[in-house]
Amino acid sequence: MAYWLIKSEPDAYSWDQQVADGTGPWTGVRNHSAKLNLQAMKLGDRAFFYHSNEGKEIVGIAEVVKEAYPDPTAKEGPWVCVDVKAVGPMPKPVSLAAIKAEPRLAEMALVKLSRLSVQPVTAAEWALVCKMGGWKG
DNA sequence: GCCAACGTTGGC
DNA sequence: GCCAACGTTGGC
Repeated sequence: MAYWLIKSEPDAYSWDQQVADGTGPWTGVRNHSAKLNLQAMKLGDRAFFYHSNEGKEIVGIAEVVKEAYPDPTAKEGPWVCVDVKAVGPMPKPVSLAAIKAEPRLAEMALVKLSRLSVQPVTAAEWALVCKMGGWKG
């Protein structure tokens, strides 16, 4: 299984919205690096749900329930989306500040490539962030 | 094919 | 609101 981090501005699509929807398409990616990551996602992969701009913290965990397919919100171009399901909220949301304060997370894409909206997360990073967030999974 | 200008994202 | 980082565009 692989791990990811997906970013959304709460104004556009919040974790609460994802929870209310249960399963929903993750659309609107218009960046080639992010697109490649979407295409690499497999059924059952898990992803941190990160709120950018407002909150700036990992607020929940989602699971890939449908692999990459053409993004219906894209009028043109090779863009894709996946479907994700809300698995559960982080008991203690992990903030960007907390991640930056943790030396073992200094290499996270979230820190190094702050503008990339779909990022890979290593198994070690995943385990550590889960521990910091109090996630029992 | 290079590079300057511009737009967008996102942290502060 | 500002600015740094990055992607895209367009002139040459």
